[in-house]
Amino acid sequence: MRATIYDVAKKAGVGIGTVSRAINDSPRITSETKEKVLKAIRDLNYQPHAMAQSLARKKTNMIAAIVPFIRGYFYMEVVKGIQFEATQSNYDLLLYSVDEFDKTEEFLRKTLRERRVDGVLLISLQISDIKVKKFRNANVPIVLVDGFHPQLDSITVENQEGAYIATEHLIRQGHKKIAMIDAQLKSIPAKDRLFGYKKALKDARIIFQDKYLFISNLAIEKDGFNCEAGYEGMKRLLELGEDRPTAVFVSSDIQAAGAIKAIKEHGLRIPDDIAIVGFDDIELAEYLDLSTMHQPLFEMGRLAVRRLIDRMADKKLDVLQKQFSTHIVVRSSCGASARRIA
Amino acid sequence: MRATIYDVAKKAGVGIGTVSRAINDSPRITSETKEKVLKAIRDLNYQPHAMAQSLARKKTNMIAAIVPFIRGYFYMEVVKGIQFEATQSNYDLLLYSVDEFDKTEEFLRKTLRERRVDGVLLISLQISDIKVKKFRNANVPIVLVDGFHPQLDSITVENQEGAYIATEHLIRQGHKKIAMIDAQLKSIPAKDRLFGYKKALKDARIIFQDKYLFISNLAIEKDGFNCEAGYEGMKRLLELGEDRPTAVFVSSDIQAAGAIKAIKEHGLRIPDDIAIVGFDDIELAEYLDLSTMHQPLFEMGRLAVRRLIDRMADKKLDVLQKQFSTHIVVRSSCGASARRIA
DNA sequence: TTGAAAGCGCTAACAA
DNA sequence: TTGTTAGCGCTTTCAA
Repeated sequence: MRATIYDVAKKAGVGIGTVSRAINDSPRITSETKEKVLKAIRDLNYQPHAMAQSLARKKTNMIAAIVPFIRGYFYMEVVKGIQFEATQSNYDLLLYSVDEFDKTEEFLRKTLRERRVDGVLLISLQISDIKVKKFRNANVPIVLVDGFHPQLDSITVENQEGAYIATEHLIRQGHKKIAMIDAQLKSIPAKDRLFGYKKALKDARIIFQDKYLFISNLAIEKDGFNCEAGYEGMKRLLELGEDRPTAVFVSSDIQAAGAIKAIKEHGLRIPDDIAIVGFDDIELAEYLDLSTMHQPLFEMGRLAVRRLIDRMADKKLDVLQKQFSTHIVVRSSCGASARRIA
Repeated sequence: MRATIYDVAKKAGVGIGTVSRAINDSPRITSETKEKVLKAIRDLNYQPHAMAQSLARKKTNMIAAIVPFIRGYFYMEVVKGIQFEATQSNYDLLLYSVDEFDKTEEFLRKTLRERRVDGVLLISLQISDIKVKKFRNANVPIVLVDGFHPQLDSITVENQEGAYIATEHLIRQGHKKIAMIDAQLKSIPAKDRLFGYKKALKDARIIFQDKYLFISNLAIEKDGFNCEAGYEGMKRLLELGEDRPTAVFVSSDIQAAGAIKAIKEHGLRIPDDIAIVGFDDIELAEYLDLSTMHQPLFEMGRLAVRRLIDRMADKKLDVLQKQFSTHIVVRSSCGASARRIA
C-alpha cells in the first residue's frame, strides 16, 4: 500500500503536522527535524496525495483550457503554448473541447461548480456577462485568448491592423480587385479583420464592393474558420468569371487552404492569376507557401497561463488587455517574393 | 459560500448519507425522499465537490494522456479522438506533453505517485519494464497508442503491411529506384515500416540499396518524425544526381512535407520527377495533395480511451493488441491519380 | 518548534 | 430505507 503522511510521521518519530511542515517548506521547523523527516520520506518513497492536498488546501493546482479543439491547427498551436507554460509553472492542464460554440457555457458551469480547477482559459470562445459575474463571485479567474470581454484579461492580436496590413500589401502589388473571404461576424476577430480590410481599401481609394466579400454561411459552417468555408468562398468568387478578383485576403490560413484548393481545381495559378494572403501563420501556412499575417500563437498561450497564475495570486490586478502586434510573413502566394513555386 | 452536502441535508431534513445516496443513484432510497433531496439540491444550486468525491471514492474520474504534443499534427489528431471519447465517457482529460522522449518516465512517476488520475494513455512513447511493473502494482492501467509493450494494451496500425502496400504501389507505377526516408529505428513504427519497405522490394525482386535509405540522424532530429528530417533526407537523396530515386516512400506525412519542400526547391516536379507516398494521412496530407497510408488516428484515440475505461473496470482482461489495418489514399503526389496539380 | 486535533466535503460501512 | 459515524490523506489552527 502507498505510504501516507502517518507512515512518514511514525517512521521519523514526529507528528503529522511536522511532516506537513517539512513538505511545504514551512519556516516553523528546525533543519534538524526537517532532515529527519525528509529521510523518512525518501525511505518510504512517499509522495503527497494530490487530491487530499487539494481538498485541504482548497486549491487544486489544475487549470482548464476550454478550446474548440476539434476545429483545427490554429487551436493546437495555442494549446501547445498553454501546455508548455502550465508544465513550467507546475500546473496540470485539463483539456476541455467544445465543438459547438453554444456548449461553452455548459463546460463553464461544470468547471465552476465541480471546483476541479483554480482557473480557466477560454480560447476563441464567447462568454456571457452572467457567467463572468458567476466566476467573479466564485473567485475563479478566467483569461481569454483570441477573444474579448471588457471585464476579463484577454490576449489577442491586432486584428484590424493585421487585416489592414494584409490588404495594403496586396494593394501595393498593384491589385485593384481585392476580395475578402471572412468567417462569421459574430466572431470578434472576424469582425475586426473585415474592418481593417475595408479601411485599407478606403485609404487607397478603392471602393468596397459587396460581391468581393464572402462571409461564410451561418447554418453550415459553424463559425466559418475552416477549410470548407474557404473553399466555398473561393468558388463563389470564381463564379464572377472575368470580373473575379485578382487578389484575396482570407481571414484564416485554414480557410486559405480551402481557397487554394478551389483555385487549383479551377485551373488557375497562385499567385499569377490570384494572389492570396491569409491570417494566423499556423505551421500549415509554411507548407502551403502561403503568405499570411503572423500571430504568435504559442507565445499567446504561454502568456495566458502566466497571466492566469498571476491573477490567481492576486485577484485585484487591473484587467489586462494585451494585444500582440502582427506582421506579414511573405511567402510565394501573394506574388511579392522573388521565389516562385516551381 | 458554496453549498455542501450538509446544507442540502439540513434543507431536505435528512442525513448526509441520504443525500449521497440521492446523488449517486443508490437503490437504497425511496423515490419519495430522493425527490425531496433533489429539490433541495436544485434550490441550493448544489454540486458535489469533485476533489472531495475523489478522495472518498479513491477514484478521480480523470485520465492522463502523455503525448509528445509539441511535435506536430499527428499527435493532435490522436488527442482529438482521446478528448472526444473522454468527454463522452464523462472523464476529464489531463494533458501532459513530453518534448524529449526520455522525460516520459518522469511524467509516469509523477502520474503514479500523485494519484491524480485513474488511468494513463501513452502516445508514441516507450515505457520500461520496470515502470510497467510499478503501474501494475499500483493498479493504474495504461493503454499504449502507436506503441507496443507485450504486457500492455496497445492500439497500433499495421505498420509493416502499410509500408509494404505503399512501396508496392510505387512499384506498380513502374518505379525501380525507390527510396525510403525513415525516422529513427528506436521507434517501433519506424522499424516496422522499414521492414515492410524492404519486403516489398524483395518480393518485386528489386535489390535494396543502402544509398536509397535515409534514416534521420539521432542527435539532431529527436525521433526523426518531423519536417526537417524529411527535408534533410530528401536533400541527401537529391545529391545522388542522375542516380536519384524516381519515387520515395516517406515514413510520415510531416516528413513528406519537408521532402516536398526539398524537391520543389530543387526545381523538380511531383510526381513527374519524383513520386511520393507518405504515412499517417493527417489533415495536412490532403492540403498537400499527398498520397499516403491512412491511419484512423481519431478512431485510435477513441478506442484507447474506451479500452482504458474497460480495463479500469476490470483489471483482469486479457491484453488487447489491436492493430488497425491501413489503406492507401491516392492523391496526386504518387502519380497514380487521373487528376494532377495544375 | 512541535504535537494533537479539527476540519476540507465527500463515501460507505454499520446500526437502527 | 435511513441516520450516524468513521474514514479518505492532507493542512492548519491551537496549545503546549
